[in-house]
Amino acid sequence: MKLGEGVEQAIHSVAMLSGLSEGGVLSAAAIAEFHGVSTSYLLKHLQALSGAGILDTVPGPKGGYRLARKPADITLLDIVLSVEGPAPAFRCSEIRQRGPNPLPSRYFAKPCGISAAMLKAEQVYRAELAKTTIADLGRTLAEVDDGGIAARGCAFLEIHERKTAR
Amino acid sequence: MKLGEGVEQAIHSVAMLSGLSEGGVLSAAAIAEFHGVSTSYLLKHLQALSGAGILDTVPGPKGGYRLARKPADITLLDIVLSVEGPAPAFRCSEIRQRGPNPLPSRYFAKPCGISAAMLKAEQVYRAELAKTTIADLGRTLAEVDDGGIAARGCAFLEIHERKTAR
DNA sequence: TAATCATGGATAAAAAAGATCCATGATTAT
DNA sequence: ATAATCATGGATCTTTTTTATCCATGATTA
Repeated sequence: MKLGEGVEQAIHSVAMLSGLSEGGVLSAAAIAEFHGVSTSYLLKHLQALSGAGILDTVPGPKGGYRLARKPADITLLDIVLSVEGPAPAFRCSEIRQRGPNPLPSRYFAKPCGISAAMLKAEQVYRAELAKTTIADLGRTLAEVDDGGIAARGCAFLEIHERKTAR
Repeated sequence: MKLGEGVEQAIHSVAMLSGLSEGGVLSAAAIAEFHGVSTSYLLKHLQALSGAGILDTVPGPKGGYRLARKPADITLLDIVLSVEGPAPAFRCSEIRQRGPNPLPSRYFAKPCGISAAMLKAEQVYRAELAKTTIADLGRTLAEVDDGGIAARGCAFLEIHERKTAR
């Protein structure tokens, strides 16, 4: 079982954007630079996030990304699904029907019990992810690191804007 | 997010073995043939299962695999962990500490809040998997397909034994 | 009108998964 | 005792997925 690295980048990006002041945006390059990851690759995830309606894009100079809705309305599940795709981790390949000794087809009216159990667990997993919003994270991080990633994002934004202003 | 195919093969193999009569065993080749998968590859998973104490091996002619403990004492989690390994799906790469603009190290006394939330969800996932035992599956399958994989496994065992007896 | 940015496709390199093969050692039926 | 059978483990190879990069295009605004 494995989750792509893109998920971590995406969540951190959204968390960072959640700290922007009203009307502020952050370019893909700036986010990538801050996180120390490839811009071109992060772009792919940012685009997935905007495609899923989590982020808005602002074109033109001074353009960039910003949250499409309030931090309290964005869950970890939203982000994970938009980056990883909606496919479940467990895919039943109906192993029972293959091979030289398959069970008769009348046995497959109902789905495989193993698959059902695995999918149920995944459902619980997703439900748990849906409980945590970006707003919750901001709160948690604030407790932990005295201002949190969000605030730091703002500071970086200022640096970035000062840089581009000259 | 993705689970290897080995997980499905492993669970089906264990479910099949759970239907053996007292003292019965099934060779790796027989299990692989029944499921229509590569013997050499399935072997790797069967070995992982025996290494984890889920299966016992019986060497020699008429040897093979059998359950090391009662079906009610084997959970889906046991199987998934032994095949996929214990590593969590979400691995925090401490993205905050990398890049040209890292947060000061004093911010990292406590673990990343994002990581904590992701890991919590995974914990819930595993807890759900731990709720289902092979015995439960046998019951479910019995309802669904009139005898279940286990019974079918027995039938196949008889065929296999007849084949090897001549 | 020129600079800046997102977008999307194509592509390439790296890592992981899936699958196979072979040599070895242990066990048991004959 | 001997031969057959089986698990074991290591080495290897192929395929797929992931990660990362690049470039051409179109939209937007200073």
